Amino acid sequence: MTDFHLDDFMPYQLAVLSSQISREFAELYTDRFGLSVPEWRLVAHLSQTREPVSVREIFERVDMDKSKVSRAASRLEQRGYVIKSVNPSDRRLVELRLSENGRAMVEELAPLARRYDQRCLEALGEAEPAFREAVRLLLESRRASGDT
Amino acid sequence: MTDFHLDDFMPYQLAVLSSQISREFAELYTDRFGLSVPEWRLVAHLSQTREPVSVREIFERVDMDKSKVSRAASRLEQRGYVIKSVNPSDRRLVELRLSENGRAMVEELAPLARRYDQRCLEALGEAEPAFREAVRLLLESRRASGDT
DNA sequence: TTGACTTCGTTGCAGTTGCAACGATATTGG
DNA sequence: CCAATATCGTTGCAACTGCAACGAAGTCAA
Repeated sequence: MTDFHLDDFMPYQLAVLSSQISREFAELYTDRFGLSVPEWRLVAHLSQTREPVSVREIFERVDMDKSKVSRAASRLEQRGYVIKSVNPSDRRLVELRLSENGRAMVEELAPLARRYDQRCLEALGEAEPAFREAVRLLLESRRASGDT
Repeated sequence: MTDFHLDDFMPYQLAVLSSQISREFAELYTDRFGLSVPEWRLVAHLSQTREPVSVREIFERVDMDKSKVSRAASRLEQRGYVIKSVNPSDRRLVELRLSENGRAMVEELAPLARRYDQRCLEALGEAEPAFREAVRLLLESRRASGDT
């Protein structure tokens, strides 16, 4: 027995926590719209702007391999939630954006997401804002150093 | 554009954060010992006690499917890090525990893990203990309600 | 302009995953 | 004791994943 304590080891704790949460939340959008996790992530990301977004921009921010993004985008296009087009000024780039259907789906999902989010952190009580801030900080710090 | 803000949505933020961290940390043990992520998780769990642990106990706590645990255990047994045996008093149960080699591996990994853990939360400054506590709380709250 | 080099997204492939089904074992009720 | 039911871990399978290789498109320097 070393003095290594799993309960204090954040990479492990975070992995367990986030995969539990993610799977739990996933029920909401798989039941209703048949989205996979990567598909939901892509949609969620696209919902943040009306500007078209390239595959590259997404996998850089979202920690998905570019092939994952690419395949998610194709499936979503097939089902009519996403529109893919070629960027005219740089034809290597693919522009992704939500279709009307896609936006409607997000409209419907958004309140569920917000509610789940709240219920999820309920246990924290007044520590909740501090926790949110901490997560934000960690992500930011690792953007700064990480991808150089 | 709905008023859904991804930056405030914890399931998403946690997923990104934890997968980045997990992948980053994974380099340490894949480089040195050729462990996959589930294998490391199993080893880490087993390192917490000298008592043998059943497959069931592990996948309940660690958010891995039982087949994942089972396969990780087999590979680790082949490589001599884990010992599998049948529980004599209930022959359905498989007892898992670390071999000597397995313990030696953990001895070597533990300091790296601790150091990484620290460096990881460094950005939080004095907010770090509060963050750790919050994560602990969340996991606990969800054990209480979740698996009934 | 041309040729070397870079960047972008897709695809082939081998390995991994989750789920359901299974055999083996244990428990329960009559 | 036996039959019905439940639990445990493994395995088959189809889907998914990450990586590397690729073609297409752009950039840069000579």
